[in-house]
Amino acid sequence: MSNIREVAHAAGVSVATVSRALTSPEKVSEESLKKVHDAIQAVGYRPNLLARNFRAAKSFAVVVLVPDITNPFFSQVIQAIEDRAQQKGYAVLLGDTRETSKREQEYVNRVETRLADGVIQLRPQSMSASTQNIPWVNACGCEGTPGPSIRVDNIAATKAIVDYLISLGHERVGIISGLKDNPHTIDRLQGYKESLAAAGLVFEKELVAEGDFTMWSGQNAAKQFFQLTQMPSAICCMNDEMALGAIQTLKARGLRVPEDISVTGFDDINYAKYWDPALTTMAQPAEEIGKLAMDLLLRIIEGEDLSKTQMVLPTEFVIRRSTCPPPHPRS
Amino acid sequence: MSNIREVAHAAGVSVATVSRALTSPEKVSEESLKKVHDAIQAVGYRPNLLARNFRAAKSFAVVVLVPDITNPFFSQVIQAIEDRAQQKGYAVLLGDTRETSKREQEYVNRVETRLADGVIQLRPQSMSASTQNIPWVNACGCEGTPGPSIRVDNIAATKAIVDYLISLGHERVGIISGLKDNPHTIDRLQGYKESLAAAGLVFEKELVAEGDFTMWSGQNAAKQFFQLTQMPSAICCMNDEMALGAIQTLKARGLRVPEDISVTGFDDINYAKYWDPALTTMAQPAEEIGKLAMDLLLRIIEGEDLSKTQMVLPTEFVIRRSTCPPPHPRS
DNA sequence: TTAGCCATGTCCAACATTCGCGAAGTCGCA
DNA sequence: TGCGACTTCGCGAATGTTGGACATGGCTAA
Repeated sequence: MSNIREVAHAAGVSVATVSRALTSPEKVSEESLKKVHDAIQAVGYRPNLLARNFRAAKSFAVVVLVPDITNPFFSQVIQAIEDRAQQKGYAVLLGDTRETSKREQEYVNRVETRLADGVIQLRPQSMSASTQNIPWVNACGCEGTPGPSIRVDNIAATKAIVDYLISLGHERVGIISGLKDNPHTIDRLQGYKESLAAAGLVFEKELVAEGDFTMWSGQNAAKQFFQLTQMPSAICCMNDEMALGAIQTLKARGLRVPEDISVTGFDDINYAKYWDPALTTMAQPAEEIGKLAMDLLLRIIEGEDLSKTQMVLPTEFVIRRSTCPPPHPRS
Repeated sequence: MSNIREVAHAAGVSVATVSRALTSPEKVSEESLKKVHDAIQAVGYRPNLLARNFRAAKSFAVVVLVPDITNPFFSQVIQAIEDRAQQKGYAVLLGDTRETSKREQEYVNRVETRLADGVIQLRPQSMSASTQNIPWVNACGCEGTPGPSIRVDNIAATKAIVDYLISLGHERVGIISGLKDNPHTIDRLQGYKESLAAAGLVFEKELVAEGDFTMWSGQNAAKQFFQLTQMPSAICCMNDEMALGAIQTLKARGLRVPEDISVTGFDDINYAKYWDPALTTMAQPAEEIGKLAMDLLLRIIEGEDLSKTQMVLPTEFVIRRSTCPPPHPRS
C-alpha cells in the first residue's frame, strides 16, 4: 500500500523525480536513479496503474467477444490475440457472449464506461448502432460486414471445397449448414450454390441440413440425410465440429467414410487431423487472424482512421482421408 | 466525453447528488432523481468506471492463468468462471501462460499494480513466493497445493481407472503420463502404482511413456509401446487428448481399440464421446470447478480468511467403448 | 561575467468519482 | 412557537499519478 510519496521520502528526492525516474529515466541522473530504485526496493513500492490509467484516460485493455470459447477454432484465435496484446502491454478481457446480444451489450458498456479501449468481435453478426464511436474490429466475419474486418473469403473457400468434391465425381453433394440467418451460413451456402451452378448441377433444398456449428448438431443433421430416398455421396460441412459429428453418425450407421460417403469440414481445428478418418478441410489462418486483428485494433485506438480496412486472408485446402471418389461414379 | 459535472449542471443539482442518484438512489428525492435521469439522457453521460475503480481502489477484474486456452477442458472451466464473473460484475483477464513463469509473473504484476483484484490459477504448479499477499485460488490443482484450492482427487480417480482395467482382466497396463515433474503426473502416477500394488502386480518402468498432455505427445508415447517385447493390453492416459492421440496411432498401426488394446482418458472433454471408439474416461466437473473457484476468490477478495480452504470435488467414471477385457486373459 | 544547459525541486492543476460533514429545509408534536 | 428528528443536498477533501510552469543552483563555454 505504499505510494509514490513514500518512495520519494525514502529516497530523499521529490515526488516528481520518482515519477520521472519511472516514466522517462533519461531525464534523471544515474545517481538519483539508483537512489530511487533502492527506495522502491526498500518500501516495496508498486505503482498504482489504476491511477495511471485513470489519468491517461485509457485502460490498456481490450474486450474480445466470442460466441463460444470452447470452440477450438476460436480459442486458437484468442490465443494469438492474447499473445499480441501481452506484447503490447494490453490486457484481454474475455467476453463469452453465448450468442446473446444482452451479454454482448454488457461488454460494449465496458468500453463506453472506459474499462476497455476497444473490441475485437469474433463472430460474423454486425453489431447494433451503439458501436458507432468505439474502436472496433471484426475478425472471422463475412463479406459485407461494416467497419474494419479481418476475414477469409468464405464464398470462394466453400466453392473450392465443393469444386473439389465434384471433381472427384460426386454429383450429389449434401451440405450441413449453420443456423439459417447466420452470415457465415449465407456466404458459405452461396459458395456451394455457385459451385453446383458452375458444374451444371441443380441445387436441391433437401440436400441442405441445418445445424448450429456444434458436433451434436452435426450428428443430428447427418441423420436427416438417411431419410432421403437417395443419400448424397458427399457432405460438405460448414465447420469441422459438425463434420466430426456427422462422421460419427455416418460410421455408427454402418457407412464407411470416405469409401461410401465423403465428408469435408471447415477451419482445420487441431482434432481434424487426428480423427478417423483424418478430415479433409479448409484451413483458416487462426493465428494470423488473431494477430492482425489485435494490431489493427491498436492502430485504431491510437487514432488512425482505418474504418474501411478489410483484410481478406488466404485459406488453405487440406486434403486428408475423409474424401475420395464416390462408390459408383456414373461415368 | 461528458462527465458528472456536466450532468450536475444540466440537472441543476450538485455533483454529489448525481453521484448519489447513480449509486444509492434511495437517498435522493424522486424529484431530483428525475432531473438527474433526464440530464443524463440529455448529455449522453456514461459514468467513468475507471475513475470509480480508482477511487474504490479496486479494479473489479480477476486474472485467470491458464497453461493453454486451446485445451478444451480449460476452456470449459474458463467459460464457467467468466459466466460467474459476469454475474458478479467482474471482468475476466485472460492470461495464457504457455507454461512459462515469465508470463505468469507479468500477470501477477497486474494484481500488484492494482489492475486486477485476484488470480485464479488453472494449473497445478504452486506459485513463487510473490503470491503471498494477493488473493489467489488454485483450481484443477493437486494434493499439497498450498493455499485455497478447488480440485479433484487425482490419486483416487486414477486408481479407480486402473482398478477398472485390472478388473476387466488386464495385467499389463501401460500409462501415458505428463511431463515428469508436473504435479498432476506425480499424483496420477501414484494412483496408478497404488492400484497395481493393491492387485499384486509389479510396477514396470517400461510401461510408463512420457507425454505432455497434447494429442501429438499421445501419438508419440503410444509409438514407444511398440518397441517393447510385449505390448500392454491396456493404456491409461493422464488426459483425454493424449488418449485420443494414442488411439489414433494404435489404429494406424493396425490394432483394434478396444478388442486388441484398451485405452482410457481423463477429463471427459467434449470430443471424447464422439471419438471412434468413444472414450472411457474420468469426468471432471469443469463447470462446477470454475463456478466454485470464482465464488471462492470473490470471498477472499472481500476479505474473508479462507486461506486453508481445500475443496475436493467428486469425479465420475464414464465407461464408453474404448475399454473391454484383454484379448487373451490368462485365466 | 554571462548566457545557456542540466538535474532537480516546488507547486499546482487535472482526471471523475465518492464520502464525511454540516447546513438547510421539512415535519410532527408538545 | 420551539424543538428535535429526519430527509435532502451541497461543499470540500481525498484518492495516486502525471505533467506543465517556473525557480534554483551548479556547471561549462563563450
